[in-house]
Amino acid sequence: MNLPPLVQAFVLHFGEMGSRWGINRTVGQIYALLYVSPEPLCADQIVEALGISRSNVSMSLRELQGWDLVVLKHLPDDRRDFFTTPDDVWQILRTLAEERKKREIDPTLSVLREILMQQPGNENERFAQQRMAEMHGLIERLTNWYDDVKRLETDRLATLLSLGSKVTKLLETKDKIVSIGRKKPRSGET
Amino acid sequence: MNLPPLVQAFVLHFGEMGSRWGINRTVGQIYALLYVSPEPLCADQIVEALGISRSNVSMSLRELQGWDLVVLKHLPDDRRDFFTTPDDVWQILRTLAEERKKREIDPTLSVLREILMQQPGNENERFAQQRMAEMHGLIERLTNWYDDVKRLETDRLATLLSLGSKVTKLLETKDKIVSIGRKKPRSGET
DNA sequence: TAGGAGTTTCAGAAATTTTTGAAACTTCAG
DNA sequence: CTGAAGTTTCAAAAATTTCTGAAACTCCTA
Repeated sequence: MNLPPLVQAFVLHFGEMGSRWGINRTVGQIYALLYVSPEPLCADQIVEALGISRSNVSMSLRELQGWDLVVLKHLPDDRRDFFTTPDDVWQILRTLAEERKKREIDPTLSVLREILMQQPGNENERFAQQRMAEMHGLIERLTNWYDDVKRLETDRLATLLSLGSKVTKLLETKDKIVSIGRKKPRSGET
Repeated sequence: MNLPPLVQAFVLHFGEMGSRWGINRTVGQIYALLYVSPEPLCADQIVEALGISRSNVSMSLRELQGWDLVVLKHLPDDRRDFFTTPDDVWQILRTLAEERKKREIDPTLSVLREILMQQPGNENERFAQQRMAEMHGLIERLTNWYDDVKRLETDRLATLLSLGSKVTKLLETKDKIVSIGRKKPRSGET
């Protein structure tokens, strides 16, 4: 591996974390390298920089493309593929969230739905189904929230993030204002 | 494996998903089994139910305890350990989020901070650092949001989830009201 | 359409992770 | 103190994942 020390530290870290993130070391390293490279890189430059086999680079790039984490560029009069990551980190975040949901959540949601359709055969199965229903309910709430929020433009999303828990206070304020507008409703109403 | 079919489907699914979630198959299966069991189970019951070795169960339970995903129970006059999962799915969600943050985010955040302290040696390093700063900024925003929101009581959190993107609209409404209030300070409220 | 530069595929090698059984350890009743 | 019941540890076997080099393929140029 032949990289500026600062970049190397970053690349190695992404390699190590790879396994915890459900991608493999090489994929992590390649992603990190592309992320911090000022120019798009072609496969051979990656081979050179990371000191891994050509075929490994090829497969890993394919994997990254599958995740939509990598963008293909072409230079004029050069038929090699060059790769970068998208510039906008918010866009990267969205992609990552979408892909992880697809791989890590959706299959479970659909298995749960399937199992919940079945008739329980005995008391234990009935209990198990009850638990699965709770899990299903929670996951559905979370994914509904996500599906809603992901449509926001970036600056709105940023606003929502900075607000954080203050949102609930805001909500109370609004309720108060609205209720004043409605002319003194009796307290203790829903 | 000797389980009611409905439970077995659930357990097998968690086993398969395990690798995508960064835990291993056995750990996933044991967790799933405990999650849907009406009573706490001891190690041997798990061996029996899943058909895996005693030692594997022992190590996997230890792992689950490390994640705080499992609760230890004792029956009177029985020195075996019995295990369950917490009842409240929201609590499970919190634990999961906390642990994943600790393992998947925090190390990266601290590596980024460290690298960002260093002096770039050349133009490429400067660029790389710039990119890392963007990543760092985004992750910090997200974790600040998380740290804030995780303190909410469950029903508030649920409210916040149902609101979703409507929050930003709410915010506009409030701004409008406030600005009207400022332009016509007649009604003199804060 | 032959040659060659570049890319992808794939079977097996290498590395890593998971699982096991046997041995060591712990705890407590007798 | 002894032994039995239960639990944990650990080295090695089994399974899985990752990586490689060689061969196959693609596409362009001449």
